Amino acid sequence: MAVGGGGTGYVPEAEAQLVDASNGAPLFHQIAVILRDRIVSGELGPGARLPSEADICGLWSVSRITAKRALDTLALEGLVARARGRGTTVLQRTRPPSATTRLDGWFENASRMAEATTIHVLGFGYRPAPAHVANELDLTPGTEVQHARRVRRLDGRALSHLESWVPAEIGRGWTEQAMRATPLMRLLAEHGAAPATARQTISATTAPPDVAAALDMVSGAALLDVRRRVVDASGRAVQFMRALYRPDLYRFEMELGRSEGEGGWRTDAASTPERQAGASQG
Amino acid sequence: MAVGGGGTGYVPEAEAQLVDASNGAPLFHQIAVILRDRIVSGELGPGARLPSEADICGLWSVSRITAKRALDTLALEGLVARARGRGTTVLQRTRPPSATTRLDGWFENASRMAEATTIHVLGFGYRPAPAHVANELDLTPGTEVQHARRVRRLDGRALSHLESWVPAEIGRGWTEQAMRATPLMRLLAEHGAAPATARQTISATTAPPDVAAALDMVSGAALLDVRRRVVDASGRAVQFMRALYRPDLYRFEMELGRSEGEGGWRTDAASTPERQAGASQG
DNA sequence: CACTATTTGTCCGTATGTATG
DNA sequence: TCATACATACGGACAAATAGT
Repeated sequence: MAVGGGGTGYVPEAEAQLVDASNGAPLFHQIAVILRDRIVSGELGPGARLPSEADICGLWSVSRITAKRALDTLALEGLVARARGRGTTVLQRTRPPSATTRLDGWFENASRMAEATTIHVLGFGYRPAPAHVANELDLTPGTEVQHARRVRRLDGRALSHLESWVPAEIGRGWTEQAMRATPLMRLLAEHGAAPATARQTISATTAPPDVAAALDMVSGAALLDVRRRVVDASGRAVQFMRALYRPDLYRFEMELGRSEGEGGWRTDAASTPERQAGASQG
Repeated sequence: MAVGGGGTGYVPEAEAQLVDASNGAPLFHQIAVILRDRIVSGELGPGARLPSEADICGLWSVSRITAKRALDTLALEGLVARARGRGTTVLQRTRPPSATTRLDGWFENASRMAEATTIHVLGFGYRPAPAHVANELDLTPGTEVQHARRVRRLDGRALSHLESWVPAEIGRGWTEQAMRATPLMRLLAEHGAAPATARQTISATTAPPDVAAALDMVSGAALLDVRRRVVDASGRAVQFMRALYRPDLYRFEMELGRSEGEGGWRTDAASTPERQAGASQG
């Protein structure tokens, strides 16, 4: 029995994607992951039909209850619509990945982003710098730093979770209200620490429960993990931040040409031991 | 009893990270996510001690078996070491994120990467182009394309899962052996489709089981999700590929300066409907 | 050296939720 | 709906290794 056709059809190598009961994760969840990936990858576009419950039973040798739960999970997330007789179809992305960032023109991006989004401050205070933060900011561990946790929203939808550390000598005296209304880059500039350059790494991670809650996601979902170390014109580290982005609402986009620079791909080796815990861990 | 101190100390807002039994995900898994994030974020560096099983019991009100399973999970992943009487400690990253990529100098990166890694071909063949691929390659859906699934390995460890589509008129006649030994960019060049530029988007996704198996990860883990549309000098699309990277072994790294270009941040709106499923989905 | 507290390893029995048939 | 199987989670108990007094 083949894949229940219809719509765009084409379900490649369905059987190659195995689900394993002894895997720890519930079966319905594993199947939901597979189908979700086909949707976000674009393989199943808006309007496309997902395999029916009966198809799923046959494809992965599971009971219909399990198949139904997998599809219901996707429906709860708003990815698909289910209807008797019509099957399960991929919904129009009401708002496709709402925000993309080009990696050139950092300053312009930051300020444009600040204009279009709102900030909610989750936490804000002064505390001794943990080791890895002190390392990034060239401070001795325990030095006081300003720590803030914020959420950026684009027309009501949580876009990113931002955790920022600023040396207390710079961040001293900022109010929570200022942190809500004024872009951090401007606050830094107004306190004699105008950002000049930054070193940024992009990775991925799973959402811990507190971040997941702040971003309206389930715990364990995949997030873009961006770390940025900002220095001013004199080379002093003025901010370290970790931003976690919802991948369905935010992504990076870039044009690749020929050479330009000659920085490039490299394996580990090198990298000084002091920096090990921090930026060069990546 | 407070947080089991020791080592680097500083466990911020431990109690603020709640675990919820009715969340769907198992408790031990939720706790493992929290602790794993503290390790990969650098908060707990090599040698640092994790909270003991008893600590975890108190912090999140779970039984010792649950606490133990959370810690055992991290030990299985090779992140921590456990020993009676000594507790659970973060391991030295024997090989820190083995590979990082600067985003300038695409060609140099690609060839350098090809030198240092090996390729394993998982699947290879010709088939009608699914809609989203045809869209990216400016073909009509159903046109024959060459499709390949490969895994890139760096000294034995799976680094990335690569899925590539090339129009059949270009990719016709390539052998599986050539795809293993010769960089794709060179193969393209040798068939009159020398890559000139590419448009790339970086996002994150969860690992479907087949990809997870190929990369030696558990299904559902977070992956870097990179899509690239390559065009030759005449503007013809010559390849579309989706690369999924292990975030612990690979990440992007870049320097951010002032302006340079004026491409930048934007919200949705715009974007032609035809391109909706693909790169300009954002 | 013993003594103790800490911490993990292993075992038991039981209750609940998930998934199959 | 029911019986069965398994994973999850709880509570408790004891043994073994480590570190400090």
